[in-house]
Amino acid sequence: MKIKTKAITIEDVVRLSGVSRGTVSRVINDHPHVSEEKRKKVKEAIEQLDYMPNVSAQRLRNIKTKTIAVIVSSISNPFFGLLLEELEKDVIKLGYQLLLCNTRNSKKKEIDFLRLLITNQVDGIILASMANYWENIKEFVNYGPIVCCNQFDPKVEVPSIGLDHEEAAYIGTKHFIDNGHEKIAFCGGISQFNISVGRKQGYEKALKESGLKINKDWIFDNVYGTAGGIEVFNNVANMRVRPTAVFSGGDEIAVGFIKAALDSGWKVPQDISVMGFDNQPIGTFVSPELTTIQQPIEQMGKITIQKMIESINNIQSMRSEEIILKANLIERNSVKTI
Amino acid sequence: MKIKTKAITIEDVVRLSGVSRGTVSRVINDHPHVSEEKRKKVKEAIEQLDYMPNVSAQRLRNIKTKTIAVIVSSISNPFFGLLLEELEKDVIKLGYQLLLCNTRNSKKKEIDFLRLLITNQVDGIILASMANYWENIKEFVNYGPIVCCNQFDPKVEVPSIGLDHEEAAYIGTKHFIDNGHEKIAFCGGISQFNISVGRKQGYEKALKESGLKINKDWIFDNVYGTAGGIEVFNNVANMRVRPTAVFSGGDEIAVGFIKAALDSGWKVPQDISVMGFDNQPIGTFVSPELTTIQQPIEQMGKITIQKMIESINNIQSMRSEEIILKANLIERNSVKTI
DNA sequence: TTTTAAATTGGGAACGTTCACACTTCCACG
DNA sequence: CGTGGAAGTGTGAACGTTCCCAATTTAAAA
Repeated sequence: MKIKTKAITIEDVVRLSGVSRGTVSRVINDHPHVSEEKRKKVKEAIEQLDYMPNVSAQRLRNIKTKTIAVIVSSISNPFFGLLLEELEKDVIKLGYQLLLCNTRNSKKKEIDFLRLLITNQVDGIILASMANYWENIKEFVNYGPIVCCNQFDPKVEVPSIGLDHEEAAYIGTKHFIDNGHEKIAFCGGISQFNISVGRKQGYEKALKESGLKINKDWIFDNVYGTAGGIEVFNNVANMRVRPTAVFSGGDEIAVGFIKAALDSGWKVPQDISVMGFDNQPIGTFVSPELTTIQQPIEQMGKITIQKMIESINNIQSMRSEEIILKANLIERNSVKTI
Repeated sequence: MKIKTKAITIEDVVRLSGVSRGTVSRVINDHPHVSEEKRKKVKEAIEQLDYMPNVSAQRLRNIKTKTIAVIVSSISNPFFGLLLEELEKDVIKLGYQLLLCNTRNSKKKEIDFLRLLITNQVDGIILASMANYWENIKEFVNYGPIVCCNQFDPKVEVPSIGLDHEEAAYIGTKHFIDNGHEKIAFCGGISQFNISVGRKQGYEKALKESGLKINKDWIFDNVYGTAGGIEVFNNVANMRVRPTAVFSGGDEIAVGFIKAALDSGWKVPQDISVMGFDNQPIGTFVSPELTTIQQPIEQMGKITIQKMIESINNIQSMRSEEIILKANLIERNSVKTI
C-alpha cells in the first residue's frame, strides 16, 4: 500500500485561499461575519484540497465528541438489534456516531463504559440495559448526560423512555378475557428490575376487573427462552385444572411453549391459546403465527435520541422524567377467539 | 445535576506528585527510565486524583484512536448481531472500541463511513458487508487498514475472512445425497456478490459427482426471507416432478418453506426435506427443528480482529489474503434420513 | 461631515497530551 | 582519577483546532 501521506490541515487551506486561519475556521463552522467573497475562496480551497478537519483536534478544543455510547447487555438479542437499528438511524441524521457497548450483564464492564463520560470520549450515554443498581451508577450523572431506554427504575434520576409494561400485560390479558378465557396463566420472563413486576400487576388488574380469581399455580416467574416455554408447558400439561390461555413474557417463551404443545399432540389455539411479547420476526415464522404484544421500538428510539440531544445541548434539562409508551396488540392466530 | 467540574489534567498530577510533566507521561505510558521512587509517587497521585488521560489530546498527539469501525448492512440482521457480539468481545480485550456503522445497503453511507479513515477517527475498518463495488472503495486503502469479513470479492486487495460457500453448499447437498435424495432443489438466497455463485457451484459439484442431473427448474435465485421460502414452496407444490429435498440459502427461507408446506398439509421431512443456512436461533424454535449449515462466526470474528490488529501495527502487512473457513452441518430433524 | 455601531479580519493563546532534546547524575572501567 | 555511556529528569515544541481580543473597514445614524 501507499504510504499514508501527511494529512491536509487548516494551514494548507489558509495558504491556498490567502485568508487567515480564523476566517477559515469561521467558514468551516458556519459562523457569521465572513464576507461572501472570502467564504467562496475558502470553500473552493477546501474543495480543491479535499480538506477535512481533524476530528481529534476539534474534540480537544471543543470538548464535544459527537459520539454517543449505547450500553446494551447483548447485541445479538434481536430486541436490541432492532433498537440499535433505530437509534443509529436517528443519531446519524444529527451528525453523531454510535459507540457500541456490550456488557453481557457484567457490572464491571458497564462501569468501564460509563467512564467514557468522565474521559470525555462520548457526549452522552444511552443505557438500554442496566447491570448495576442505580445507586452504583448515579455518580456518573455528574460527568455528562445519561438517558435510560427500555427500562424503568423509579430511583433513576435521568430521563427514562420505556414501555408501560403494566398496561401491556393488561391489554394482553384483557384480550384473552374478551375472548372468553377465564383460566389464564402468566409467565413473567426474567425478572429484570421491575419490568416483570409491572407486567404481573397488569395481568392481575385485568383478572380482578373481570372478577376472575388469581391462581398462584398459573403464575410462572423467571421463565426464559424457548427452554423456559417448554418447561412451562410441561408444568401445565401435568395440572389437574389447566389454564386455557398463557400470557408469556417473550416471543421465544411463547414459541417454545407452542412447540412443546404441538409435539405433545395438542392443538394451538384450540387446546390452548398463547400470547407472546415483543413481536419478533420469529412470531411470523411459526405455525400458528403468534399473537403478541408489540413494543413501539421506533418511537422509543426516536424519543431516546431526542432526549439525549436535549440533554447534551442543555445540561440543565437532565432531570428525572419518565416517558411511558403504549404497547400494541398484534393479533395473529395463536389465540382462540370467539 | 452538579455542574461538570473542570477536568483533572496531567498538570494536576505534576503538582501533587512534585515531578515533571515528562515523567508523569512516562509513567502513564509505561516507558522505561523512571526511578521506582518517582513512579510510585506519580501512581499515588494519579490514584488520589482519580486522574484519567484526556483521550482527545492523546489522539491528537498520537494519531491513534484505539477505535475500530465495523460496517454492516443491518444491525438487526441476526447474523450480524452474532458477528458483532464476537467482534466486540475480542476488540475490547485489546483495549479498542467498536464504532457501529449501519449502511442499510446505501453506497453513499458506506463511503461516508470509510471516510472515517481519512479523518483519523478510527484506526481501521472492518467491512462485514459491502454495498459498493471494490473499484469504488479501493482508494480508501491508502488511508488505513481495511479488513473484509464475511464475504469475498476476488478483486479485494486486503485481508478477507469468510466462509467457503462452495464447500458449505457441497456439504449440504452431499448430506441429502448420502441420505438417498436424488431430486434436490436449490435456493440461492440474495445474490450478494459472489456468495450465491459459490454456493451454486458447490451444489452442482455435489450433484455431478454423484452422477445426478441438474434440473434448472429446481434452482431458485434471489429468494429472500420467509416470504421467499413460501413462494418457493408454492412453485414446488405445482410441479409435476417435485424435488424431495430443498437446500435453502438461509434459515428464514427454510422456515418459510416448511411453514407453507405444513400449512398445505405436507409432512416435513416425510414429504419433503429442507435444509437451512446460518444456524440461527429460529431453527430450534420450529417443529421439526431445522437441519442447517453453521458458519463459524466465532472463528470468523477472532481471525478478523487478529488480522485487523496486525494491519494496524504493521501497515506493511495489508495485502490481499483470503482466509477461507469451513462450514459445519448441524443435523436436526428437517431432513429425512435413511 | 462627524460619530457610532456593526461587520469583517488576523493572529495569539489555549485545549492536554507526547516527543525530542538537553542536562544532570551515577556507575563501571581502564 | 578521568572518561564514556546509560539512566533519570525537566522543558519547549508540536499535534490541529477554535476562541478571544484587538485592529481595521464599512455602513448607518446624527
